[in-house]
Amino acid sequence: MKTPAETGFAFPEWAYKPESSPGSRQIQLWHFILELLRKQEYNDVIAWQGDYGEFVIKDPDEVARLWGARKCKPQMNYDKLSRALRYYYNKRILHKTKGKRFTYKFNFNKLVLVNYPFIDMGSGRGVPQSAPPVPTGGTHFRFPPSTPSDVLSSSEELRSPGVFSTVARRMARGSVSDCSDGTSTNSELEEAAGADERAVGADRAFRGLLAPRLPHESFFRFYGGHPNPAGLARHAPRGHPEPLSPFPVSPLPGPGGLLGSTLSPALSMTPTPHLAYTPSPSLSSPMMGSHFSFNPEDMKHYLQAHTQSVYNYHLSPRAFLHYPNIVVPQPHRPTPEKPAAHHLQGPPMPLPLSQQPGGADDGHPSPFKFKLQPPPPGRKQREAGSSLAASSSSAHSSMFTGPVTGSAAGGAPPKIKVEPVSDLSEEDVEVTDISEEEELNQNSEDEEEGSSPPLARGGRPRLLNSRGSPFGPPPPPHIHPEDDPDEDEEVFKTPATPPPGSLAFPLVGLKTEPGAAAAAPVSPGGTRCIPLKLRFKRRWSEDQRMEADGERDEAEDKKVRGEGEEDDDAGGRGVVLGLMLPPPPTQRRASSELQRATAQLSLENAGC
DNA sequence: GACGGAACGT
DNA sequence: ACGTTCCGTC
Repeated sequence: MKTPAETGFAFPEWAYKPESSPGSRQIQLWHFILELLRKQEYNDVIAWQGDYGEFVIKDPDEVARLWGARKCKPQMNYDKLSRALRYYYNKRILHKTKGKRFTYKFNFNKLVLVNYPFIDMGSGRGVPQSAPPVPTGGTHFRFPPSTPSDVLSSSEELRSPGVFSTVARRMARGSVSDCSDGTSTNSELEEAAGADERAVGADRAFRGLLAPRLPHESFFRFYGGHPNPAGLARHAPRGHPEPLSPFPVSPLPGPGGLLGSTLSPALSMTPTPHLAYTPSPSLSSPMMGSHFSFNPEDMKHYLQAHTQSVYNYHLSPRAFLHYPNIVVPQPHRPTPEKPAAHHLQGPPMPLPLSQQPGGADDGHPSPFKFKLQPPPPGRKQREAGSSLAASSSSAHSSMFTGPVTGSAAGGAPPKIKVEPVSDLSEEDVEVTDISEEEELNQNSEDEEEGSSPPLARGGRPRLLNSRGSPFGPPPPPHIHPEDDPDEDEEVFKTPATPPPGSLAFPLVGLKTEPGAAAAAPVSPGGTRCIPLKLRFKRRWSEDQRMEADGERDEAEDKKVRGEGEEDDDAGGRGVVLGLMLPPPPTQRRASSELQRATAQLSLENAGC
């Protein structure tokens, strides 16, 4: 049936909104889990294991304790924590690895990979035992090493770039407190503090790229250079986790306010793609803008890396950037040697699916259609219902309708999505085709997206894309404002709100022409680069869209669909990719640059 | 151990 | 929305 691609689905908005979003500002459990996973110190407590994204809680009580400490819930225990984890099943953030105790698996496809292709997830570094998690979708996803050493290793010496540092600061904003009486658990420190701002050209480029995507900066923070690598990590076995708080209090004085404002927008970034492109915060944000600069070379670098990743992980071709000026590297890049040295990120990753039969993971590729989220069941309704109230239907709708659209910063609220659940219908629709047309159309259209939403998309989703070859002539840049509405229900919602200050207009104005740099309105700093940026953005948009399409594989909730299949990941992706990407990836690793970039990112957040 | 409903809190 | 707390069921 439907290939995953057909429905365009992107990640749920919640994925992007971590603390920054208004709705949920606190650290979320899955973020927390990731955080622990990325730290070696907690290796004895929780660690990656098995397939990509799969982790095992070695010490449930301890994890619970840490979580409780973080949330200031001393009563926390594994039973409760696991309940929370189970809620993630429906959200598709996690899956339970059946048969293995305390073992769960992240659906990075949706969550992160797509958005953060550069990140490497394999915590492999510290985790010898198991294979590092392999990212399915996109690339190496490794969370940034918390320890400096990691950083170093991954990249020779990267330090945090100025640009991001800023971001980091913002993140720092965190909160702190309350329970920190010492209970605060983990703390690793991740201070971003010392970042020195040295940006290497390439790095910068990456960052720049990344930036736009970062859903919330907070999630991944830039890594500041730490002076002493040795110090931290390591010990902290569960016994006393607390010495440092992982989430630095807020070391950085930064311009919280400033950034803060931008924060919210961050969310939008990712989502944006689909529809109209709203200016991504990053771009818009002053800081970003100023630092952002794309050099063709950098871009190239990036592209290459990206390309590889794409191939390696079966991303959709669209994932490739279509930049006029840049030549996309072929999939098989002669890069046989990967930096073997880096254990860190270079985990051997099994390729997912398509090519690799080894799908170790659960592998249950069953395509199923699904809706994003099941309508929330009425809880009490039951009772109430007994008496009378019958119609509860309304409930679900609310979910999607979110305020999101409102983001319209400027003015026109793009409300794209109207129907919450309409997916269904869409599902029916098939998508297979790919028409380039859309792309073309989009070109012109995109531009306006900001101001005008793609409301009417022509109609259907044609998600898929591409003709198969990624390499081909670079298609004209396009974004689709249109992807399907459905696809992202959630996603759409998140249109970002442009940062109050600067960008508002860009939205509207965004028209970017390929080529016409001048046109770009954008921000302060790098005007000249803009065109590229825009292109990137566009690309991103598509990417995401694509990804989404591809990815929808995931399982949905049983509730919604039916049950049957559960899993996910691989299957979907594979399918999608399969369509488009034939080429055998020889190598999986992204170029070192990626790694570097990766290294720089890091998680962060403030805890309670 | 895992699952998921229900009520409740934020 | 995102858990937290309880709790019954498998």
